[in-house]
Amino acid sequence: MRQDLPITVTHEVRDRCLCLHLQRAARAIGRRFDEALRESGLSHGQFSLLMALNRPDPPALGAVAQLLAMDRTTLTANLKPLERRGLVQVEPDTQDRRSRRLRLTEAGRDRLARAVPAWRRTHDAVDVELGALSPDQLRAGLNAIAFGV
Amino acid sequence: MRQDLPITVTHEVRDRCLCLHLQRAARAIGRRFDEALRESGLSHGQFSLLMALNRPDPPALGAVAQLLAMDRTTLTANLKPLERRGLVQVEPDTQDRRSRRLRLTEAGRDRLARAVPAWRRTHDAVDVELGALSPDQLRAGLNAIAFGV
DNA sequence: GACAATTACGTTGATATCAACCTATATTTG
DNA sequence: CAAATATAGGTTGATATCAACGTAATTGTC
Repeated sequence: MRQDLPITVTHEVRDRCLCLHLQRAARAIGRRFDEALRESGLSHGQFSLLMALNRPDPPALGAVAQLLAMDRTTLTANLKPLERRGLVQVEPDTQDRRSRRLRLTEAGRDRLARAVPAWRRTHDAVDVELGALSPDQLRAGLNAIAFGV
Repeated sequence: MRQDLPITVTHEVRDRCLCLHLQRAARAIGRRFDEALRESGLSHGQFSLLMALNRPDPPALGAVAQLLAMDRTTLTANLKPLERRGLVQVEPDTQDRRSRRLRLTEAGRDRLARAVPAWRRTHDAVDVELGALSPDQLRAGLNAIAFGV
């Protein structure tokens, strides 16, 4: 049987679908940060990933994937270019031989530190543009979606 | 000169970066809708794209890219699988020979209509989970980011 | 009407994303 | 301790994303 599709449903999706609105906003802000970070030679995703590795003890791959709400295999793929450029080093875990530790190299930390001013500048500008819309509330909603409540 | 990177900056990014929070939420909700729509043979992106084409007059490629806040070349790529499966038809514009019109085929409309219940079910569940966080406010913020105010 | 600027779109190359399927190692259970 | 189960991660294949560069058609200017 052929299905009907009222235009009202299309309008409902266009106006209300959180998935659509999220993907759209994610694309737009991603492009914006990519542009701002380009002078530092990092994409927005690489910036976030390297930043997640800036801690005393190198975290395991799975933990980082969870932190970024990202598929493990996506993270594996994302590490490739960063390893090749010497910004990240993947090391075996001596305690658990299944596990892999992700270490931010000195070159990685250096590159990351140099990117911070552009990140801050861009982030401040976005905050101003959002104005009364309260970035805090927005973040709360986004985290609820990313991690479930 | 070697750059320093205080852990406080890392915490600031982790807790406040809207770009990171958006990408993360977009990944999570995308996976969720992908799973719900799988029985319909559509991804969340394909669902949104086909829905954007459900209108009397087939829109031009550029207009759709703008509506989705997506690079034109990304849209071109996304159309390929849908064309191959006969869900979308790309037609030349008789008025402007540079332009291309994107037409939802009957098969496309049919497939889209059959996917709507899963979309609605999932969307309702997400709304409930967000609870007091007000999807309306959330959407307003997302649109501000996607389209600039 | 010629020519410059703009607009609409495509192709290529690099990276990002995930599901499905696989291996190796650790943990639990009997 | 042996077998079953769970965990950590990799590989492959398909799609998604965008910048850089290029082409063709339209519009604006003189």
